[in-house]
Amino acid sequence: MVNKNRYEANFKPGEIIIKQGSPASNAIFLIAGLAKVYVEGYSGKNLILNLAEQSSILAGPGVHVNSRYPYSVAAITQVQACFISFDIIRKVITGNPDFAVGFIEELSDKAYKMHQKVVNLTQKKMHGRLAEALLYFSETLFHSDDFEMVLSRQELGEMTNMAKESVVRILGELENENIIRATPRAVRILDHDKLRVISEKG
Amino acid sequence: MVNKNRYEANFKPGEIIIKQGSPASNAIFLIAGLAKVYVEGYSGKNLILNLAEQSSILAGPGVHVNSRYPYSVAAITQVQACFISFDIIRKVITGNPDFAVGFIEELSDKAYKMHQKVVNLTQKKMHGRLAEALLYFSETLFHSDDFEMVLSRQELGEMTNMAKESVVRILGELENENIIRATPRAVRILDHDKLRVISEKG
DNA sequence: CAAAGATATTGATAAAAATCAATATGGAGT
DNA sequence: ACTCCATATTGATTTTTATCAATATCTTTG
Repeated sequence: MVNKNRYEANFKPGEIIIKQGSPASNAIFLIAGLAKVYVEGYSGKNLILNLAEQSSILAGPGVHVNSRYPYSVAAITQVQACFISFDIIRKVITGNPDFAVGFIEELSDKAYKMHQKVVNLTQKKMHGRLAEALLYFSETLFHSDDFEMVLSRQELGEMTNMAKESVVRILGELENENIIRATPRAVRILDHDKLRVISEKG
Repeated sequence: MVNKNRYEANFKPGEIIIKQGSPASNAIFLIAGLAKVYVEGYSGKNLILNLAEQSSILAGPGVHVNSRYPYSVAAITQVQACFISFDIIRKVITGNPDFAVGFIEELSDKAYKMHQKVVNLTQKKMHGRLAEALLYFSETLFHSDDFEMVLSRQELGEMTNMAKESVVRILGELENENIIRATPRAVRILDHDKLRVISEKG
């Protein structure tokens, strides 16, 4: 049933996959590529909620609340995505208890992460937030201390809730202390432990 | 089935209903009273995520992720609560598709609100955040422009992510501008519209 | 390859908010 | 009413962070 009612699309870097506020009729499954999920806040200021990699499902909050997407999603790399109507998903939930439980767990997991995010964003200072973002790239996304920086400084700021200039400055400080090495398109973590301490001490 | 496996308890103001980090085995349904849901962050700094009134269900994020409560809950007024084991809830979800869909909608709704909260906390300045909190009390909780202030200044700060002194100062400013009238235990909103503008303009 | 446009960096300054320290106020209990 | 303790308030100061302006460095494209 799902297979009969899905359709695929490809997106180039920068292209918008979901536009916040548009009618929400489909869940989106990322088959390949990397996308940013962000909220368009006040006066054009964005907040990147998370990065979605392949095999992520975007069926986020609000979908059942009213019929508008509560966030935007844009491709960072080339993205291949699959659209599945919410009507279908609702039918599968009703007909398949295991899927329902799985779906609930997925939602709970998302909510838990969002939780963490609120605390991090509100209780840590800039150094801690940026350190944490770097650890996220290293540990969760690329599984390496040496990775491509897929976000611009501006976007890095939108992810950690700070001005792009502050991102630059703090990256510079981390570099001076020999904790990382950074160029606009790449980062290498030299002292993972110290970075973790900074991320935790806030 | 639910009725056979639930048990009730009463809590006095200030008592802890759920302690963050303790094993999560029960969902909690608030029968009566008001409670604060908060995260214990770094160095003893709390963040109040929301206030739960009667007929709220607390089955929050993380419950299915690992078996620890991701937040604490404490009674603000006298609280009557009902505990329902997650095993039971899981069984009801599996056996009752409509309940599953309802439960998912409940989770989605919570997630959506959390979403809003992140944006508000990160993108608004103190005036906007405090104005919003006051509107929440007025519009959502008490349905009146004249209400009892159930939180201390400290807690009001934990809700809006600001120092208690800043709460005091901004309440003072709002009072000077004849937008509200505030005492430690009561608030009266004089100019609802102006307060809304402040909350929106940030 | 050069020009144009975007992105990044740097420094100076201003704004926002926290912290610290002192004082005041309000209740609970005697 | 008086004392004690918690909460609230106020003012001064410091810390944190954003903003603005100028310059440098990429990247892309004609």
